[in-house]
Amino acid sequence: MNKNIFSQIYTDYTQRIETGLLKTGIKLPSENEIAEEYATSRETVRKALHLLSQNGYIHKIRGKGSYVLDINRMEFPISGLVSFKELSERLGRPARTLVHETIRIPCPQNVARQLQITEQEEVWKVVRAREIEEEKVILDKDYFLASVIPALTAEIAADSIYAYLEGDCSLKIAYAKKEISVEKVSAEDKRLLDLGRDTHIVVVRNYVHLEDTTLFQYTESRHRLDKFQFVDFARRAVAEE
Amino acid sequence: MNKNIFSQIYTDYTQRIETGLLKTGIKLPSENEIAEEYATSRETVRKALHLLSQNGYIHKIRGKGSYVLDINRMEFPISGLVSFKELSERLGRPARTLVHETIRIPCPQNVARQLQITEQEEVWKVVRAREIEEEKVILDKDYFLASVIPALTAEIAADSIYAYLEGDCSLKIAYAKKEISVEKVSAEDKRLLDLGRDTHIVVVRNYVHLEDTTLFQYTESRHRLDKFQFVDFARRAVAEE
DNA sequence: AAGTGGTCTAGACCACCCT
DNA sequence: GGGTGGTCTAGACCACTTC
Repeated sequence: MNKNIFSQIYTDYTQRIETGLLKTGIKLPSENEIAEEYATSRETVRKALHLLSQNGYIHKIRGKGSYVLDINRMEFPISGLVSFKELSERLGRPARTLVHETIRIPCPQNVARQLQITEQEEVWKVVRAREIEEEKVILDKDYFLASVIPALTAEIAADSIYAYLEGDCSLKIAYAKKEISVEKVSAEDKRLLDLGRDTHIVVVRNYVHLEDTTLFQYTESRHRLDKFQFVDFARRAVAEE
Repeated sequence: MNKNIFSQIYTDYTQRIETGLLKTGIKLPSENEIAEEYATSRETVRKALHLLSQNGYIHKIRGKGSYVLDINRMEFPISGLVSFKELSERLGRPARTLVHETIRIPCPQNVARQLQITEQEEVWKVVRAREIEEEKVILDKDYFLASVIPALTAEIAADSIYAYLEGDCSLKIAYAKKEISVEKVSAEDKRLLDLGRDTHIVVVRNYVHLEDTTLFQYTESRHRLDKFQFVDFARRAVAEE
């Protein structure tokens, strides 16, 4: 599956750590030992261990070794590009998606600013409410550049747009910027979500870029206050001071 | 200042990008050219460019080159371990810190759970309100393991605890986990902050670890809804599938 | 075919930790 | 002093883009 040696080492260890085979605090074999085990060079092992370290699986200590961390990998939305479908599967809770809109339109003015395009260009607009445990708690408003997406249907929107884009369209997503803030609820929020007496809502603005750096998607993910959680793992900056 | 070649290359390019000398979309010299320029090997250059790529400065495209991204580096709280002082300086706005408590106490029960210690161990408790533009909008409640911190004063708390810890105490901070959620306001929030009619508040729980992996600090940073913003840059996961 | 970034090698020296 | 991770080298081959 993984043709690269370093990613094979990486997935081997993430699996062992996630399944509990390697428990918190356990010391990994030394880089030289792992290199021998995989019949590869030490630099290749270091590449894999660096990735594990960046993603919060292990911590490396000079002169001592690499140790498994206890960061809980099962948290709600792990930092990064994770779709709603992956999330609900991870949670194992009854979850549903209600597709309200799947239309191709000239880009609305406010969205054109976000996507840095003109109002003449066309976009796909998808509006979906996410229901968890019988309550509609998340409203996703997606806008995709129509020029890079041939077709889009309510069926695809109900399933996973990302699987469709990366699979059938073979688009390659490269990076994204998220902005999280809290704003006043809109009339649309009230209409499409179960908000009760809430006056505010968490808004996650997501700007998604392709491999060639084009900004092709802008998403507003609007979460009911009590159902929002975000987890972030960060290392002290390298190469500073 | 930077003795490592790769971090020298890294800071050279972050500065050129941040000052606008290298503008969005500009193509960097090839890895071979940069290696020649710095009289070093290509792998060392690649290490620096990888860091730039991870931190959202550039994007690398196989067969083409590396390009400067337009991710706005001046956003409010950039993902990572950034102190309030760094933030307010970056914003350039009038900011003040009001120190309410700086005491050494046996660890309260609820905090002992967060810090994974017993209630017999002692902790430093620091409570500070952050004022921006004449309004108290952030409440920071910090708890530090007393065993690793000799002394703490209101003066240090008013200045920068991190500068004190990393400078005078030469503690080395390694990594941290953040959890962001929205909760009901507490009586303490109402007393120490200017909340108006707000019923909710953004809570950022921060678990900070040292180089030897000990969890030595737990912080609850409580932000007024309208003053909270979080930005996150993420690349599509490597080494998956 | 030439140039680019992605992966990998087989060494080297260093800084740090432990005994 | 022996083991560990951190940095660096001078090559190599590959996949991809551009001409």
